Amino acid sequence: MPELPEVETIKLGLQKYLVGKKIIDIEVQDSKLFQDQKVHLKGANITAVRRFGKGLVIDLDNEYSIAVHIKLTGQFVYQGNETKKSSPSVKLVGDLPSKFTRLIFKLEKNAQLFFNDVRRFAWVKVVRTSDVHKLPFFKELGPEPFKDLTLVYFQKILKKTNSSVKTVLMDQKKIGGVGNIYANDALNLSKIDPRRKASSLKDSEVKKLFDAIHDVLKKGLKYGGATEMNYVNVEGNEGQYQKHFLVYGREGEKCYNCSGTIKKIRIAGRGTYFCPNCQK
DNA sequence: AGCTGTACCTGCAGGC
DNA sequence: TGCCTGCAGGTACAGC
Repeated sequence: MPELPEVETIKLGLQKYLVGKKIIDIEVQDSKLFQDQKVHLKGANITAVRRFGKGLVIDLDNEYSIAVHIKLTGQFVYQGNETKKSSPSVKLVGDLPSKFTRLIFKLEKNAQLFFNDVRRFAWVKVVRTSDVHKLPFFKELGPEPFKDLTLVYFQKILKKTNSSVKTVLMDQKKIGGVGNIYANDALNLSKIDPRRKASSLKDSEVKKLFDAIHDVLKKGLKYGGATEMNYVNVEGNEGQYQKHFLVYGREGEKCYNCSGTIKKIRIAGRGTYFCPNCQK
C-alpha cells in the first residue's frame, strides 16, 4: 500500500505544488487528527518537503514542520490554478471536500490541499523542525534503500534476527520504507521463501534479496506507486504498479518466473503471496 | 530486548 | 435485499 514508492511519489507532488506557497488557514474536519496546532501554520511559507521511510515532513519558514504518516488510506490532493480541471479518480477521491476529508490547507492564490483519510489511522503533527527526529517514528526508523541501507548492514540484521525474512523486510525499525507489497515481490524476485528464518539465508541469497528490494522499489517508483486501496498521487490520480505485481494479490495465478501457482498464506497476520515452486 | 498478537478504523466483498 | 463476518495492512502498544 503506501510504501516507499507511493510516499515518494506524494513527496514529489507536494514539492512541485507547495514549495514557496503560503498557508493562509487550516480547516479542521476531524479534531481527533488535528487539534490546536494551527497557530504555527497560519501565515507560514512552505520551504521544503522531505520523506523518511513512509513518513512525510513539510517544512515551514518559521522553524516549524508538519510531520505526517498517511498509514493505509491517507491522501494529499492539491487543487490550484496549475492543476488541470480534469478528472481526479472519481472512485477514490470524488468531489472535494468529501466525507473523508480531515484537513483542508488553504493556500495563497486560492489553492487548496486536501488531506483525506478513510480509515483515520493517519497522524499529522506540528513540531519544531529541529525536533522532527525526536518523534518516535522517525527516531526509530531504520536505514532505507537508495539511502543508507548497505549490504553489510542488511546481512548483519538478517543474521541476528529470529523471525522470518519477510517480517524483517517489513520492520521499519530495521529497514525503512518497505511494506507488504514490495516485501512479497522482492522475495519472489529473489526466489526466497518468505517463511524462511532470516538468519538462515546464505550470503548469495542475501545479496539477491538486497538487489531485488531495490529493483521492485525502483519499478514501483517508475509506475508512480501502486493503487490497491486508496492511494492516489497529489493530482488525485492512481498509480500503475498494481498492473505489474509479481505475486502480490495474484493468488491462484501463474508465477512469471516458473509458471508455478501462486499461493496465499499468512505471516505475522499479513497476507503473504509466494510461489512454492521457485521460492525456496 | 525482541518478538507476537491485537487494537486502531472503515468500506467492501462474499455468504446466506 | 440486507445483515453478518472477515479482510485489507502500517503502526503502536501490551504482554510474554
